[in-house]
Amino acid sequence: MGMSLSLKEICDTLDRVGIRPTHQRIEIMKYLAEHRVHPTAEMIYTELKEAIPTFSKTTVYNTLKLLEEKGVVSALATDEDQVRYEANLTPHGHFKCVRCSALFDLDLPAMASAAQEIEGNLVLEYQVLAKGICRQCRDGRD
Amino acid sequence: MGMSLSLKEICDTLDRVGIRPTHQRIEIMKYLAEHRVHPTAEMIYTELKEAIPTFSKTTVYNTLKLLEEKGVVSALATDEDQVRYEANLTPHGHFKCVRCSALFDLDLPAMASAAQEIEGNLVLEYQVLAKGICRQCRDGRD
DNA sequence: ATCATTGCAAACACTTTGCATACGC
DNA sequence: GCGTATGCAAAGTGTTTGCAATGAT
Repeated sequence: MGMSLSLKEICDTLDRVGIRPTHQRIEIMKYLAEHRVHPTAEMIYTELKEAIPTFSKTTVYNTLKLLEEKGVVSALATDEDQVRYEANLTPHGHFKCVRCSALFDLDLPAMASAAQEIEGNLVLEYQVLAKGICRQCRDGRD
Repeated sequence: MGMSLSLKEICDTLDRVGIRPTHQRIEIMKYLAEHRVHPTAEMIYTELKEAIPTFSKTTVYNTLKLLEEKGVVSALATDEDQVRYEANLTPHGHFKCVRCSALFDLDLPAMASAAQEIEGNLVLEYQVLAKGICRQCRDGRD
């Protein structure tokens, strides 16, 4: 599930933005690269806690915040109460299934070339969230 | 600022969805109609507290939740920690200024006719959030 | 030895809930 | 009077912060 990133690629990415590639940070990056479901901090914590027994939620929050500040991951606000994170930084949209709650990426080719200016305002970034019924739910196996 | 809605229109709206038009509820609706800055619960509370001394935050939250369930207002998730609300239910996008934090509506005519289906998923609703520098901030008076 | 990272515990901020009072039909 | 709305206080939840222990160079 998801495209995996080599350890070297992850370390390079962290090095590039001046973040020391510690064990915890690498594991969080790896998790984000491999699990493209836009996990919450909680999900990351629960999953990695098994592999790293001393792992703490504080570290998850600290690290995600740091990675976001450095522009290596991006935070995604949804209508849920928890923030979701992703390491996919190519321009894309999101689809949220209102039935099964799945949240996945959408190619939005139109968006990449979307207006840089709209009504006189300078656009730096677009966030597109489509909500509806995903293919799986639609195809009956409710 | 904002288009105002007559008391009658507000009562009609509430009646239509089966919500009893109490004083507090009417004031909240009126505030949303008149202040199209997508206020938070806190903002609504602070403003109306002056006019209604016994006004409570619980009522704000209860009412907004009720209004949202009935489809009379919509909640808008942003990257801030507070939820923002609006009574403008016509399809539109949002612009968030990263400099002055203003959040305002955008006409997105393209969006109204946007795909009803994308990659096999049934789209019920689009949320578009453009982030950047708004016209005012751009025009120098930082 | 020094500086950064980790992680526990406590604090925080926003929102929800339990329940008693007050209101409207 | 009876059912709903209100609002206080307390609880809940996601996240941040203070700080001591640990780890890396």
